[in-house]
Amino acid sequence: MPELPEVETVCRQLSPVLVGARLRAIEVYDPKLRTLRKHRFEGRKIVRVFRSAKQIVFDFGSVAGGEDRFLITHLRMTGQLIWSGSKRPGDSRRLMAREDFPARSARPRVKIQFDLGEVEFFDVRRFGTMVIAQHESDFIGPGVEPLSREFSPAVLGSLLSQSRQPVKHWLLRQDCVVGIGNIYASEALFRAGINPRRPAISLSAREVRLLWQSIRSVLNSAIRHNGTTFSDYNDSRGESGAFQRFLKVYDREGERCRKCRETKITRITQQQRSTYFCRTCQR
DNA sequence: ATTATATCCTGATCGC
DNA sequence: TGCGATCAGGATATAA
Repeated sequence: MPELPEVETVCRQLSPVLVGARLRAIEVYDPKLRTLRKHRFEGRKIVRVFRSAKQIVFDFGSVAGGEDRFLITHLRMTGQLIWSGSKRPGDSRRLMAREDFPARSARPRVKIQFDLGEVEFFDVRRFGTMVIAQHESDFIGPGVEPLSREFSPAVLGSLLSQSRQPVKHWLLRQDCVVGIGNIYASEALFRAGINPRRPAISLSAREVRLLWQSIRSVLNSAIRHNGTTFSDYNDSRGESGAFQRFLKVYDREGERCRKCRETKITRITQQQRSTYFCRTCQR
């Protein structure tokens, strides 16, 4: 499940190989994404690759006449962007070959060909999106980026105070704070010692600060480990993240809490999604 | 206005 | 061995 750290990892890996790359063609195999066929990016170079919320944005730069500028993709549940080409993304590990990924659906939904290689968009469940846009407003919503300077304890407290929703569910809302998904919501609440069922509005100033700190530290830590691979996530080299080794509660139902070493982790369902927490450490 | 639910989609897993 | 039911969840549309 690509959340902010996984998307950030893909962007950081793709940026060095794609910036400056010249587009040859975009081949669209999934009819759901046929609007991509109208693109006018051929011959243009990518000037920047970056993350906005959980989206990956390829910036082809502005061009006279106000033509399309951005190609935006959201991986949703099972999407993967895999680079293959002469330059290696990310680090010096060997570049894996297509045959190394038996689990991936055989056919990409989209293939983006550049002068020096290509990016393939794999996505078995086809929830992911890939669209073309002219303006930043097409990928920037109202939600605040949790790793930005704009995100302060005061801002978080102000947003929380406007909702009575259970704080776990509130954290998944992309119109308040972006980038947090089901895994990091549970993890941040555990680190802050806050019960996921607590109404957002009920958090004290101290708890708001703890949650603010926890959100930032868990996201930053996950980025350092190239994200979490739970079932489908792979980075742009087709490799797993490593943060799953550091998860404290997610997918640990019935196992002992790593903090109190006593209570077994509880799984509950909130808004049709699993939430994991320690009923001793989170109040 | 706010909150809850249905929907999209397919592979993995489970119980019989 | 097979087969239907269930589960996984990001984000949005629709319902309550």
